[in-house]
Amino acid sequence: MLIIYNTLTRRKAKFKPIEAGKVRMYVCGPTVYDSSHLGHARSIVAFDVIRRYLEFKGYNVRYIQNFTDIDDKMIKRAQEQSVPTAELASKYIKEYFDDFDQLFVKRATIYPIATEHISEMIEVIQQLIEKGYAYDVNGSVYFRVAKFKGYGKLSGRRQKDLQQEAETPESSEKERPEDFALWKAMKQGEPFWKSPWGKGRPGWHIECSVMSMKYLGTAIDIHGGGLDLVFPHHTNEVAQAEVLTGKRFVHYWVHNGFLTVNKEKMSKSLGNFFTIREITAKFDPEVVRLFLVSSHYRSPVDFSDQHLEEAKIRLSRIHNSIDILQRKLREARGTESLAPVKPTTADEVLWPALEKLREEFEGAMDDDFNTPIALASLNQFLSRLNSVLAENEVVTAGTLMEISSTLDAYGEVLGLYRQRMKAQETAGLDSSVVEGMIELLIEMRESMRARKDWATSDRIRSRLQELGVIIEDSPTGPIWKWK
RNA sequence: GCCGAGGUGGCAGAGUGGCUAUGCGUCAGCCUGCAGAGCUGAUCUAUCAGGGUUCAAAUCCCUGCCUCGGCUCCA
Repeated sequence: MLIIYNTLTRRKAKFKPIEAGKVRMYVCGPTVYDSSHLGHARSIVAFDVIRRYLEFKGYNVRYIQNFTDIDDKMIKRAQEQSVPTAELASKYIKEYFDDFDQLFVKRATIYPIATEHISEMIEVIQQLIEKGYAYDVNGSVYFRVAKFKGYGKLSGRRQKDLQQEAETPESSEKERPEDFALWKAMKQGEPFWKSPWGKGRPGWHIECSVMSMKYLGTAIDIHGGGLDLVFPHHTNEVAQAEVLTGKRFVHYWVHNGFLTVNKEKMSKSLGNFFTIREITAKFDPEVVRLFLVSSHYRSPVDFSDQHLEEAKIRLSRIHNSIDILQRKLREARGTESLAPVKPTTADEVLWPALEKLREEFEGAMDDDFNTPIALASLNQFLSRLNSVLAENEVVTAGTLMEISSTLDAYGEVLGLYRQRMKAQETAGLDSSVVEGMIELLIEMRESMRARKDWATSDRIRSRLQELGVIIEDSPTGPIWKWK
């Protein structure tokens, strides 16, 4: 049974989709005025894992993630660079896909773009005006916050506090200071769209309400985003959507915790601002991903080179275990006949261990996607597996295959080590000339070693390593693998 | 001021009433020509401080101290 923490109720609750077997999920994507940074990675990877686990559970997930391509930041940056906002947007959308493909993030079902939905937004704004929840002034349209009761239910804010907070002198055209813009009248030199209220552009909050309703319907199961979006963005989304439909907009509000860098908030002024591409130039994307799933998605997470170095070591341990497993599996397949084989004592140790892994891994993920515990259970299992395999006991191919396919499924959920497994599965199956030659060299090295010609055998090993082939001497003879 | 999160071993990071989290680091040992990988064990009865509830608290309650985030730019 899957349990999810809901920001709205501030507690965990059993997950029940609107429609059996299906999940409608919407995640707030970035404003595409600059390269994606580590904070985006934190959020996007968190929701990617959630999506993958839902799919693992057998749900058909419709996953929508938007791109905001029109707002103050877009306009400012475009003006600085003297390019149209659309050009800026397409450049960074392309970058976005490059970055997140690297991080093994699965593509969303649809990536709607704000400026491609202007007419729908205008329609929704008009309906809000008709219902009396919005009003136009000087070509702009504002939402009447005071009229929507329950406005602050998501963020825990009260109307009274909001009014005090929102005292900004220049917004005097609004009826009340807490009202927010649905449509902004054009200023000199800004991009614009025609509307019943004159030339202008949509406000930020309306885009997500409109696009999620267009692609997912009036009620959605999961709406995600960073903790910083709770107020005002998501608060305003709820107001817009629920006034419009009269129905509950989002069933589970899910927010990821923030990322700090060396214990400080990541910001350009502090000089600790990192883009994804800066980090993946230094560390393997898979290392970054392991680092991110090592803490719970709602916890704050602190980024530093030291933490990534640790993740790198942990990842290589996982890879090594997988290499050992896959090699044993290839061996077992090679030696076993097609006839049924009796389980060995090692099998009898591994089956309950695998069962325990399944219970713990899936139990952890069922409990609000607790990836650190899921990883802990994986570590425990791999230790057990290594220790059994290190004793060189006979394990049947059936057991090893079962382990392999379970690990494969969990790797798919976390977005880790799948490529490694695939590479290992095919290794040694099609023996090319190159592989034959490597084996020949290893054979020759073995005869050197038998003659205690350490100089020559070490030279073969180190030269092959330079060429990307790693030789490891094990109790059962040398093994080799590509670097 | 208002809203929220949190303070756990050298470090990272779970646990939310009783039961070894896990990992990294360090140290010792096994294996080994060396290296690598792996294994075994130790560090490891750690939980901000002070009170309270309870047979039992890292976990619940109170008080205090401290850290971090949000408050119409933000994942």
